[in-house]
Parts: sequence; C-alpha cells; structure tokens
Amino acid sequence: MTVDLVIFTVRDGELNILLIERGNEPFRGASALPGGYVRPGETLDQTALRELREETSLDGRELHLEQVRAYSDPDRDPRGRVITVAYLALGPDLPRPVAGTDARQAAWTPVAEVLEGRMILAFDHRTILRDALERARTQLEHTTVAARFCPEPFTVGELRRIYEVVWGFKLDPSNFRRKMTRAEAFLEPTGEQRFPEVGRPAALYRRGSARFLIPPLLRTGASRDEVV
Amino acid sequence: MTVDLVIFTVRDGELNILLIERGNEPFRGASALPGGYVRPGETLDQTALRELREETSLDGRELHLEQVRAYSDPDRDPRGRVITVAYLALGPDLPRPVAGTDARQAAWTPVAEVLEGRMILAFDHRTILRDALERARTQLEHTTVAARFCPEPFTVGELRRIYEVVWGFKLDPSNFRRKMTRAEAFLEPTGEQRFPEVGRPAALYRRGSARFLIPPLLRTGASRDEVV
DNA sequence: CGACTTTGAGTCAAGGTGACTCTTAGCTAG
DNA sequence: CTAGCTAAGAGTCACCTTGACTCAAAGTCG
Repeated sequence: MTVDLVIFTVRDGELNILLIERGNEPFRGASALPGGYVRPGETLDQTALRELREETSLDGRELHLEQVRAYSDPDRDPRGRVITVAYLALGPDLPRPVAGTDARQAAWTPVAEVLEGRMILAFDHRTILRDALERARTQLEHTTVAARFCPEPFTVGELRRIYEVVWGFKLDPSNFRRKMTRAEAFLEPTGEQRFPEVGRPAALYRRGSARFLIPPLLRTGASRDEVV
Repeated sequence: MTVDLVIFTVRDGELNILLIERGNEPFRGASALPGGYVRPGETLDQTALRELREETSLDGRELHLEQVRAYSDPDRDPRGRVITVAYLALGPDLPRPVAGTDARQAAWTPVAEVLEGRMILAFDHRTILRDALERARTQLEHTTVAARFCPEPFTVGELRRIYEVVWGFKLDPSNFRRKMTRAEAFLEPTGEQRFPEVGRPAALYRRGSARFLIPPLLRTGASRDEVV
C-alpha cells in the first residue's frame, strides 16, 4: 500500500510536475511520481504530508492536498501486489526540490513534455498524472484552489495566468476580472499596488475565505482549442 | 484492504441504501455497508462488482459503479489496520436483496432514517455514506447518471423525481423538462406513451449516449431548503 | 513624444434560468 | 355528461450571466 503524489506548480508560464528519477529496479533511471509506503498507524493523508515534506521540504499548511483515487491493477507493479492512492498537491512556485533520501533526484518537469510522450513514466504513473490533471482542471472550475498557486499578495492577472496554464487556453482578461472580483469572498483587496516592469500597475489581493466559486467558472469548450 | 459499497436506489419516492446486519463482532447486530476483502489478483473494481453481485444478484452492467475515495484512519476498525475504498452504486429499483453467505441480513433502508440519527452504522460507515451521497448529488449535476436510476423506458417525470429525491428538494416540472429535452443525446424518445393511473399520458424515453450533461444542471441553493 | 503593454471599466447581444400561466389529456365522482 | 382532479407539456417574460468587444488609464521603453 503506497501513496503517490502529483505535485503541480506553475513555473515560467508552464504547468510543472515534480518527478523523481528512480534509483532502483524496476524502471531504474526512468521518471516517476514521488511517493512511498504507508507506515503502520499512519492515515493516507499523513503519508502524503510526510512524503511531501520529504520531497519538497514543505509542510502541507501552505498548499492544497487532496485525494484523487486508488489504483489497483494487480500488474501495475512488477514486484508484486501494490495498491496506491494518488494525491494531488497544488502550490505556489515552490522552492527547489530536495534530493530524496535514497539517492533519488527530484526535478520540476513541464507537464506538456510528459503528456506529449517525450518522457516515459514508471508504472501507471502516466495515467495517474492524466487523472490528477483532469481533477485539477475541474477543481479550478468549482473551487478557489487556483489562488493556492499564487504567492500572496497576488494580482488578478497572476491568477488568470494560473487558469490559462492549467486549462491550456487563453481567457479574456476583462471577463475574467469581472467574474473573479464579483465572486463572494474569493479575492480580498489589500489596497496596495504592484508596479510591474511593463504595463499598468495592478491592484493586489489576498485569498478570501470562500472555498467554493459560486457560480462556477466553467470551461465552455468554445475556446478550448486555443492552446497557450 | 476492503471495499465498501454504497448502493443507492429510489423506492416509494425515497432514497434508499442497501445495509446489512452484522452477524459478527465488532458491531454485531448493528447495520453496516456491504463490502468485503480484496482478493489477491483482483482490482478494486472487480472486488466491488463481485460484492455487488453477492449482495444484490445484479451484475454491474445494469448500473453505475464508481469509486468514491479511500478511508484510512488506523482506528476505524477495532480489529486492526483496515483501509477501505468506498464505491458508489446507482441503479433502478432493484430486486429484493439476497441474504449474504455468512448469515447477513440485507435490507433497503431510507437514507433519511440513517442520517437523522435514528440508526447507527458500524465503523465510519456514516461518514462514508455522507460522502457518497454528496458525490451522487454532484454527479447528478454534471452527468447523465440519474437515468441509471430509471428502468427503461421512463418518463421525464420519473427522471425528475430521481433528482428531487436525491437532492432533497422539489424542481419546477416545466423548467426541468425544457432543460432535459434540450440536452444533447440525454433522452432518446421512443415514440411510445405511458398511460398512468392519473394525469395526462407521458412520452417515453430511453437513455441517450451522452455521459455528461452540458450545460450542467446546478443546485443553485435558491430553493435548496424545500425539502421533499 | 509616441509605441507598447497590461490593467480595469464599460457596452451590447445572445443564451440560460426561475417563476409563472395556460392548454392538453387522461381519470373519477356526482 | 360534466365538473374537478392530476400531471404533461408548451409558452411567456424578466433577470442574470456570459462572450466578444471597445476604450480609457497608467506605467515602461525607445
């Protein structure tokens, strides 16, 4: 029984995932999701938090952690019967990943590189990644987790870029602003401004208390092909 | 490692769940979700299908089966460490449940009775039931699974009653019809009619090919307190 | 100063929704 | 036969959200 982590962050305008290089067989040398065995007396949430801390030196308070689902194909691990529960983690541009204890190299990797097939993942981790990404995209529609990607304080434009990167298509800046600022308790204005290198200064916001985005911001599919 | 099933159906205008009476300690005599251990070489889905067949003599082709999540509190089972994965099953008014092999009595129970506290469930099954119900309610918003509750062919009114019973409040019949009949590939007219004991005859439909309801039918919260 | 970029306000038409009325088509009681 | 009941199903209307769009504001850079 293991827990695998799909840790997303946005770096350089791209969606990135934390992958480790496997030091042992099977799939030695291939990339894989960070994860590990559930210890006796540990809940799965605790396992996920512990693995997260070991891989990124972050405690879970700063980011969103959520169970995705269990994967149980008897042949998914050639060593034997291993059922794994996948967790989705979202966070702001995270500090450099820490090398794991068992000589594993951890690195941020653009999700596009993985899904376009230019990189092979161990086990069924490619399927897990796909499911977790879909979950993240749906979460952005109905909840306020997108703000968990943004280091506080943040601008509406930064928040919009999160949506664009995770969803994979561009959004109208004006309509997005209208939607977000009208949503109850999503954005809490600080009153401050940020002066970027280029463009008009932007108002700064903090995360509000709302956990759900009502009404939701649905991907209509109309502009879904406009890839960023 | 076990799988527990939350099997919902609609009987007599109420949402019902299949519960078994435990024949062994712990919680002997109390009600519990049907479920059982995962066998070697079995996926969780296969375990869920097998348990379903054992409890209801139904194969999974006729109903919707879906993983909810894993429950892993080390103290959730006094006998020791048991992690369980909950599955949600939705189906039309099912045949009488079959008594389990190990002298367990299976019975349909109104969900309201359980959630109002008039009945105690073993282990953390009350929590699992709550989570599964919330999942079912959300599924009704975005997918076409509600039709899985209805024996074919069915009327729009029957489909609406499913929504009302699962959501717990009344819907406007006219608006509901408009919404459902406009949704692409949700309802497939058979051309036939049903002549009820009272009221105007209703057109009959079959389940269409669509799996998602676009746009979704969201619980707005406006009329959410109108309990049926 | 003018070109450029991004923020942020505002406009407008199209479509969806909730509340509502009204007709249709069966039944049953008188 | 008719009045009254129930539920199906069509239609109306006001309101709101949304997508597409224009335009002004406020900074930087050449």
